[in-house]
Amino acid sequence: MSKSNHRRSLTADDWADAALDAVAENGVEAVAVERIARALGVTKGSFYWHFANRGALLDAALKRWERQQTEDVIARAEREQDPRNRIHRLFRNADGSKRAGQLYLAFAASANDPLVGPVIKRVNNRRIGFMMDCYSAMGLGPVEARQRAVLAYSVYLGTLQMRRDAPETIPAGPEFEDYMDYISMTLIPGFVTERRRENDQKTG
Amino acid sequence: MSKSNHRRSLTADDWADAALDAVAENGVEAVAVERIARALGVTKGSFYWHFANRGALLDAALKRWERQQTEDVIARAEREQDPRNRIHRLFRNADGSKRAGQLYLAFAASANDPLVGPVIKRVNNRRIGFMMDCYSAMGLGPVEARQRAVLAYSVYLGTLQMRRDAPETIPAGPEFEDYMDYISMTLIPGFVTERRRENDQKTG
DNA sequence: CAGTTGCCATACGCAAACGTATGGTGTAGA
DNA sequence: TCTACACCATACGTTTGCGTATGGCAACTG
Repeated sequence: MSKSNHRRSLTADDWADAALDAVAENGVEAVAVERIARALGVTKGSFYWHFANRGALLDAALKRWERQQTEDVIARAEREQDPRNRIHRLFRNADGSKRAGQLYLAFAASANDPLVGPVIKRVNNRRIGFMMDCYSAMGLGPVEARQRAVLAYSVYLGTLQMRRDAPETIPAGPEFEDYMDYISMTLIPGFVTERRRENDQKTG
Repeated sequence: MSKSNHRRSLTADDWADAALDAVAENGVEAVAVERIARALGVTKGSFYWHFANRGALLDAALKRWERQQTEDVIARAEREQDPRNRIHRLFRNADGSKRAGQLYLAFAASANDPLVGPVIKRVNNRRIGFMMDCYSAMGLGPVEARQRAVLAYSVYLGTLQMRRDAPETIPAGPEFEDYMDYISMTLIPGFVTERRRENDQKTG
């Protein structure tokens, strides 16, 4: 009701965002020209003015997604100093942003696609590298840091899948906090939960 | 070259198996009638004699897959007595059978499909239940057993993804054994590797 | 040997999706 | 105001996959 009668012209980024929505909800196959055009309230005529073909749209969406992922990793690193809490927040975030998880899983499922494959490869390497740096910052050697990073990232990916395919199996409510703490205590050497820290201050 | 000239008639199970092959290699969308017909060396005429439509084929493939999964879990349980080694073998198996992993990931990616969703839900519940039983058999209470089972299964799923999307990041060669032992030692309370057990016998 | 049945090929109609060609409209600038 | 261009609609041809209808053939059966 705001910008009223004749809505603004679309941009290529508008199309890319709409494509990402389609991927998150129905997978890479859902990146169909006429379909997204309908979702945007226009026709193919608009699309083929902004893009050469379907591949170009998918490519733009992938570029956009990869950039957001990279910025997200960097933002996460800058916001939190303690490497332990960095990883902890990563796990908690696996629960938070549903769309981000859907996007990764959908793209990963189409890793066969020559456009998609290299991108998720880079995203994976970047995220594992991020976690390796965290473990290295805790004083671990390169070999053990890598082992722990791979394991931690596997937990992250597995949690994404569980939240999508069997959300009722993941502890909910108050048990959820326990579960998150349990994960961090298992995967992060020397991790102490905030609740436990508070208790220690009172008793110690 | 064996059964020579005119090959046997196809059965519905032949079609279901071929459909599973297609799913493992190119996802659920690859379950296309004419495509699988070509792979089997026949035409659609054959298909619509054995099945009513595409959904019936997908349904048959899903039933077949679910049955194999169930039998696999049972077989695994019967073969190994120690609950700790049961879980350990599960992790090692995530590396072994490539086709099984591809199948799960492909089906899970299409969990939107009303035919697929319920099946992978059941499969997940059964496998998590299996792991819960393992942890319970170690003497853990129900709450902690469930937490550990969910975490362990998340590792399992995550490992499947990594093997498909970023296989080079998973430790290979001799480091692989170290990594598997590290996983088990992290996720299984009181787990002792076979190598360590041998050493203890020598030194103790 | 004639008829039935199991299994498959061929031919057709239909819908969805891609891409092209071309026409239309609003808006900015000369 | 007139023109040019950005942006979009419409119409068309093509491919691909689903489903149906029907014909063919080999093997069994009486």
